[in-house]
Amino acid sequence: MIEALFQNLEHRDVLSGAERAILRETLSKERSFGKGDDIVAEGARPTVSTLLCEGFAARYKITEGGSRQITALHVAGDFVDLHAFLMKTMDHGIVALSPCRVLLAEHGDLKSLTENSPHLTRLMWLDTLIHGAIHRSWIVAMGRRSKASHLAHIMCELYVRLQITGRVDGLSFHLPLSQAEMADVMGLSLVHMNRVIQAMRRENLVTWINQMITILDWDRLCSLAEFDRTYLNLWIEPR
Amino acid sequence: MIEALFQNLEHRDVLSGAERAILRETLSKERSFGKGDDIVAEGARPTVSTLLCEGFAARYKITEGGSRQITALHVAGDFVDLHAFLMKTMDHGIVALSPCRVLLAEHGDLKSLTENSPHLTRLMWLDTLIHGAIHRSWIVAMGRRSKASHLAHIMCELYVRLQITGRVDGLSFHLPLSQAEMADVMGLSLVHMNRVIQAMRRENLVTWINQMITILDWDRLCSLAEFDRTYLNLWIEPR
DNA sequence: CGAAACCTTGATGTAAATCAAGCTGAGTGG
DNA sequence: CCACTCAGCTTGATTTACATCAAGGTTTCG
Repeated sequence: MIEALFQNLEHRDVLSGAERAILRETLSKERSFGKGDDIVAEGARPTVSTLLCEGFAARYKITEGGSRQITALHVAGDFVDLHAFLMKTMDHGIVALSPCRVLLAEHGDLKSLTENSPHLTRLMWLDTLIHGAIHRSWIVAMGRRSKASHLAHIMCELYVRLQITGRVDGLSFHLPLSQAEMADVMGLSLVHMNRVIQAMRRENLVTWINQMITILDWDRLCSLAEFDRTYLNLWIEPR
Repeated sequence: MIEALFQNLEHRDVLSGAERAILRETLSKERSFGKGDDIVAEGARPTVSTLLCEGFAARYKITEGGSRQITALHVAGDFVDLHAFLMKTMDHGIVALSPCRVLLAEHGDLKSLTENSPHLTRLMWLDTLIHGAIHRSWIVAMGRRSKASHLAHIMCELYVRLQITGRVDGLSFHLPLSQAEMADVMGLSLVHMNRVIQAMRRENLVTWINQMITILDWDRLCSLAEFDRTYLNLWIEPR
């Protein structure tokens, strides 16, 4: 269960055995969610933070008009609400996009961690910073890229993030999002989302069948997306 | 100079005199930038982090097509590149939108701070989390709001953020952005940006003359923006 | 078999980009 | 003082991108 977190952190810095033990102890409570369940509701004041160990989840916000914007996608190894440890109140909801298994950390234990393990604290902080960088890459894609480029960027990003925890098979990976959910990621109507996907298929860039995405031409996909993985901080360095 | 930071932090939690002293010591080096100067360049590996004390700055990314997307606006009291302390490499640039005065913190000193002052560490972490929350509010605005609503949301946000450090005068505040720069914030063409602004003027929601914005009807502006300040975490609470 | 979820397609209207031109005020040099 | 430039703002015309409306298709599943 917790190995996905270790893989995530160990792509950025070295973890000692003692640190791994602390994380294991902090994240000992287990839970499961079904597809469509709210893992955390908007407005909640959670007393635990949630590590996603298996499955896909999304942060989202519903506007008064009833439309939904997904602001982040989460994969195994991600904390979905670590920010709530310090922000206290959820300004958005988090939904399971597939069956999810999670581990929970009491905020009290996280506070102790910040008192006793500065290095782990920095790595947890880094985790939230990387998600901030992902937010920025989404803003650039939404504001200044074509919709095809935006979709290509999302696919490149997900591929690389899933690769960290070994959840890709060659150039294929499982993505349990409907086109309607992807439209909520990109801020598009369902109809237009479908047309963007079909254009990418026509270009022989990817196939997307039965929740399985296969990248047919990684170089052309990256070039369409202007994808540069620097923002994901995938190198080991003392932090 | 550093008072803006204190005001920022003290809107979220209590600071002790000792903590204020540590911050004063950590942030002792001073610098200035002229309008248009890069405060930090994309690709740089800074060894200091920058606290903005006076002026406006923006994070931005240039696409291959040459267009620019601004991913964040910074005001007095904000760290513009605190994330670089742990992310190490800048995946975007930071530009001064007006003359700026800043204070610098060595990353070595920030590391000591994480070793010796867990509470201050949490508050600095919180600062980056709040900017993450702002990123998410921008994503929602870009994806699912009308352009008028998006602009209204930016104005509400800036007003509230500037109010924290006393940089508003009634319902007016100074905003040294050209319409072209605001277009780079919202991901619009200059021509369309201009038309959105004029529509808001026609509705008697705001005036915007000589870099001075005056909100004429706060309630209607908030309602157009669906503005809810929760995400800015403006309440005092032990963190 | 019928229902439900998801995907696809076509037609039409609206939002926004792009192209092109002109305006205004501040600063600059002759 | 006037001619000139330049940055920033404004307006109109045209094209393109996208939303919306409407309908039908496919697959899965009880």
